[in-house]
Amino acid sequence: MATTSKTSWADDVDELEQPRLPKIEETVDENGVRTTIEYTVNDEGKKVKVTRKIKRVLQKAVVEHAVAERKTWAKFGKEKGNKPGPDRATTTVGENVTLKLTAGNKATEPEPSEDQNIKANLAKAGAGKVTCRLCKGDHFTAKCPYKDSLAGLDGAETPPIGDEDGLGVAEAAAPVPAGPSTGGKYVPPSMRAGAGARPGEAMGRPGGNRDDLPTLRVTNVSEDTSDNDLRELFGSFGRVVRVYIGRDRETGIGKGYAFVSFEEKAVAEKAMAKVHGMGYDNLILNCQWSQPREAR
DNA sequence: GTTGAGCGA
Repeated sequence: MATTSKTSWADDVDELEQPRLPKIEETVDENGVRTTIEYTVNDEGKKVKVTRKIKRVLQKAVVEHAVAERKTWAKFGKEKGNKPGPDRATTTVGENVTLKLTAGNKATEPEPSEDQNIKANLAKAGAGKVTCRLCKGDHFTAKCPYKDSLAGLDGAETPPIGDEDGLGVAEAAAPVPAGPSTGGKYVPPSMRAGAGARPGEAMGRPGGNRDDLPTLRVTNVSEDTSDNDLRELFGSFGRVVRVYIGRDRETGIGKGYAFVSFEEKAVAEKAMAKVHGMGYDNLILNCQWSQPREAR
């Protein structure tokens, strides 16, 4: 339905655009107060006059030379002949956005979002630090130097399952106390507190972890040597507790070294003497005592 | 060339 006499949509544009263009007068007085008076037409078609006074706080201007120099350039195009600086009627001055290049993005996170703040506050107690659950030192529990002596002293007592009837477990518990709970998990008797010895010792084996075992570092191992090969080789001297072959994590190819842990130091010593310098898979094996990983 | 993986608050 044609209701207008317009011949071109461009007329519409003219009529719409014309009144919208705000007229702005701008003055700056001797105190540095900038006054802008803006005339616009609002939605109801009424003329509106908006006066803004902006007081600039004077500060020692630190301006880059190149920037200062640019200000004096003659304007061109529609701004030709205008005074220096941006004309607020035509130009919006936004905030400076600076791009910072840093190595990694963790150290200079700009401003934590709100929920990050909440999380940070929740974590305040620990303040991002690690506290040993056994000795309260600032290392992980697993690395606690006292973990052998303190392990099992933590936590609340939990009655054993099936003790609701008051019979059974509690009665039989006299000789071997249930000991501190480990969170409902089964704990073999040898591992329970009060068992007297540490797990390995109960079996007549020294030490609880690999760093207590007499361990040889074997280097110049060919890359297709398997831990079974080494078990066979070293097993002839005595019990081999553990064999580890250093491999590339991605490819799984041997990196040429291995660790062999024995039960007895004397056996390890003998094995070292025999194997060191021994030819194996076209290479000559090299055997030395291994330093515990942490000691290095 | 050659001294171990992984778990975690």
